[in-house]
Amino acid sequence: MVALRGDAAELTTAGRLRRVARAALPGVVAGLEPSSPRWVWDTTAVYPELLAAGVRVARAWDLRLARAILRRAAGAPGRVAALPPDAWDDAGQADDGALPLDLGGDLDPVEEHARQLAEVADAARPAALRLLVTAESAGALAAAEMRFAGLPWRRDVHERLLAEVLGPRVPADRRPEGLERLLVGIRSALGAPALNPDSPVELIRALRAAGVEVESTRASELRGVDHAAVAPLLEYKKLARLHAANGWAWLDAWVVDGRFHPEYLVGGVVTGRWAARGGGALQLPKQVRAAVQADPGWKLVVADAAQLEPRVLAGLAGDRAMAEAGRGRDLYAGIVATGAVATRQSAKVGMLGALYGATGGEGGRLVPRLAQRFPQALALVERAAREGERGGTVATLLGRATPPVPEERRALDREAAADGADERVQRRARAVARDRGRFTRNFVVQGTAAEWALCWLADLRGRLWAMGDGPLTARPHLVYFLHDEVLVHAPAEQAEAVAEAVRAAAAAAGRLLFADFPVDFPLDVAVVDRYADADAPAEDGPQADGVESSP
DNA sequence: CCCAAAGGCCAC
DNA sequence: AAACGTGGCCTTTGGG
Repeated sequence: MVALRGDAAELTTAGRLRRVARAALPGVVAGLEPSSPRWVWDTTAVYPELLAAGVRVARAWDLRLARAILRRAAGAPGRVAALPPDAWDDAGQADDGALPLDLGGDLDPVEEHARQLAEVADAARPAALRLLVTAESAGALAAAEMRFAGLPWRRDVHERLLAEVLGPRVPADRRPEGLERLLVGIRSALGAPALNPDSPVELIRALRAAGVEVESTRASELRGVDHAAVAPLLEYKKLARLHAANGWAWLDAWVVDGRFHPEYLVGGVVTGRWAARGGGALQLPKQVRAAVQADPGWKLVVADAAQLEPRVLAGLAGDRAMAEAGRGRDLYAGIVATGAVATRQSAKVGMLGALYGATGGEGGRLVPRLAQRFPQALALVERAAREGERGGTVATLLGRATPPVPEERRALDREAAADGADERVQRRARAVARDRGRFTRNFVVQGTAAEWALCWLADLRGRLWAMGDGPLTARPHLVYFLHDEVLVHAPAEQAEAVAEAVRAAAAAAGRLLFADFPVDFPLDVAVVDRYADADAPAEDGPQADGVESSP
């Protein structure tokens, strides 16, 4: 147990409290680590300074993450849920690079830990909940380590890419040449000499004045319009986005010493997925991924789980037919092989439609065909949707539950159910219920997939550490994580062994969650110099076992 | 000046 | 192509 209080750090080991100077903490932790403790702390507050001092730990129990999970975990006795909010409920991340959050005087981490352990022990499924907390805590360690190590980023490559399409760098308040050129074409085609295409209001007005009847200025809608302004406008939008989101200003702000150091928010999404703050770390456009390059003599091992969510659904529902469709091959190809649908694209659109709750369009049309072939899997998401529509909560495999329905929704339901209720209110209540149903439908799958990914990451982290010697960044180490994808930076001679470790970790994650149920979690793995070279094999092409390796 | 909503687009 | 889940973050716009 470690808690920070100003310049001091408090350690409790075997029930005995020790106070040490904060600067001495890394040495003390390093001294205790060989006895394999599970460090009980707020990872975001304590771990960065340990990493900065060269100290890595193996295991943790994150008191804040555990609190958030236990507040609404399925099958928990509810003692944590009943607590009034306190500092353990805070977001836990320093806002602005200021000092890590210290503990107030009254907060007793020993007491909180005991309360959390008791809550887990008395839950309906203690082992599942314990796994959720420890896996997410390991994720927090990995997140801090990835931020510390950073994603290798070639500023020169990124700048060359920007110069090619935007022209030379200009001051922040001016448009680069590449945009100015397109702007001239857009304005003349629309007869709007002062138009600012960055303003949707101005743009839709100019389009309509030029006889283009559109509902919005979205690129997806404009693509269907035949007008001379459309081509330069679509190009402008693309480049303007690159310039605004990942242009020179982004490089200045986020790439330091050849590394991008994003701040991950573990469990930051309601489903348990991670979010990120600053730099748009989880939305790196494919366009700029050429700038992500391994150091000389090193490689990037890029691995992503193939069709993760449908496979997780197969495991959750115990749907042997769906598991079988994905065994040793592309799951969507396997669905086609059953005869349920004709093409891989249909299988994918139909599955995503089932996971998202599509009602119309191609997705909605295909869902019943899948339901016929995979009744158990489809019934599971349908049940989750009905539960949400009723105003109930649902939970993932390991017990992470949805938040309760907001009071506004309950009030709306009451109003709609009253005698002589306004028809508009009733319609609104039904729409809100359907929204909630789509949320709970997706939650069980997205959330359980996030649990699989946490187990994968946690297992892999241990394997990578064991593959080398010395400090974290001298060994194969994680540098990026994106829902169902990881990047490992590794010495070139170890890259193939890392690829094997990544696969072994995926198999281990599958066993942790689904025991001996025969569902596969194959990966697309690429050993590359540049992230951009790791694109998955052509989706409609032949695909043996989802394995790819580039020179 | 700060702040939030709207529209839009990036990722999975 | 679209509209069916989870997010972050950009610019514009309008309010205090």
